[in-house]
Amino acid sequence: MLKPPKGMTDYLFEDAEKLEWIMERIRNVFIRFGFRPFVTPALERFEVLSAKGGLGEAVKDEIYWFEDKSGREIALRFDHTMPLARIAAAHPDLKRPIRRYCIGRVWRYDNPQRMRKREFWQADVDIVGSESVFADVECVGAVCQALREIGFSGFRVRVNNRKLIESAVRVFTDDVRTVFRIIDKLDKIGPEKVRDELSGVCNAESVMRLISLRGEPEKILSQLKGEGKQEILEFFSLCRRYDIPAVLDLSLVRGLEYYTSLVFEIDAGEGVSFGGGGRYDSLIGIFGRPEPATGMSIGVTRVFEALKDSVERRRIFVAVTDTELAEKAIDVCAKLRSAGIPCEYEVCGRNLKKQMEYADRTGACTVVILGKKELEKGQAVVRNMINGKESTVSLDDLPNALQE
RNA sequence: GCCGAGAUGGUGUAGCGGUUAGCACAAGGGCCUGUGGAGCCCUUGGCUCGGGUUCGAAUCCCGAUCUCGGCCCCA
Repeated sequence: MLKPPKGMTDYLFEDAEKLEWIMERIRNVFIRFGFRPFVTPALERFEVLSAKGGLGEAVKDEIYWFEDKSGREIALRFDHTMPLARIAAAHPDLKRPIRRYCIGRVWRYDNPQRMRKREFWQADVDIVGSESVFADVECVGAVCQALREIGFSGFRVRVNNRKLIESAVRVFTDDVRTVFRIIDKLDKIGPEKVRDELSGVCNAESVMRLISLRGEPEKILSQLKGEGKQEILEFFSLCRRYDIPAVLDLSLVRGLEYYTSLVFEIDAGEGVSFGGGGRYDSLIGIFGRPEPATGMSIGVTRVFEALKDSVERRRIFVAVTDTELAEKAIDVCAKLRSAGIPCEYEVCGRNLKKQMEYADRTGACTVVILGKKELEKGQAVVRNMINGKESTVSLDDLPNALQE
């Protein structure tokens, strides 16, 4: 009754502050990379969402959808890429390339489990209208920089090209889809089980040898035939300029129908992915004139789970020694607020001891105490709640004294 | 959609057929009408929900819901 719906979470105070801090950081980096925001509806027409990858009615099992009161089929967006594709097709007037970011909630009707919720946040960057690898590396570079500024450094960007792996696998079997689905599980179930499953479909040893190639891209690619090698090499040559920790990984597949060329995944270690993306040159054509596009997305909720420490907030509590001074506290708060300092005062009329306890429990770093004696001299007591030290400061200097 | 393990105040737990359902922390108040994180005292608040077995169910059985893990799927 009092719980949120299945697979959804309330984020209170510290958690919400952490979540918002993460999104602020990401947004800040995206803006610095010259991306601009789209804000799109949480709801889309079902036909728009089902168009993706030709999944059709099957996506109904995996997303939230319903009929509205007029019998229209409506669904909650499950990523930010479909709305982008819709908009790109609807607005041929928008100057290309479209560089847009979008940070917001998405919903999927999955069964919740580890690292998997029904409502979560994604932070996307996309570039529509460029077929160049520069567009891919720009998106990946922005995402890597955002993760670094949140405080992560141990991640790797796994890189593959669907064209390459597809033509390489096609040598052994026509059933590329099944083979992709199996090798995509490599991280999860390990090489032995992948080999077992592959042996029912094709020459398992050959495919295993293919996907376990590691090392310098030039060396690996020189052993392979097929399309898509050039994009990979160009991508790796540009990575250094962005400080992208890229590794070529032929076992990375990501999605079955959706991506057309380069694909990426942020590998945070221990099988956890912080996000991914790739090139989807055929998607927008479903809605209108075909045009190339690439994008990358951060799973904000997963980043949140991985970030253990909560974020420090500088908050100030203005206490009064006597309820008669409550109105004076409003004036002091107003002064601090206009100086950009987050603060609050006592709105329950409790005594000083209770005010101090409240300030302590809610994590205020400083308490400004307004007492009659000091106010007569235009002063107030400033108490540092971390070390308990107090000093007397004139009201005019208060914003400066609290600025640090 | 499928499989497994769970569910006791806000949180963490004890109880495992008959208890006034215990404890700790948190929350509200007091000892203390100019000082928090210590102490003492008081208060509020609980057996996830529905059925069944039984004289009697938090406890046993069935179902639902939710949580956690796994499968399917992962856009």
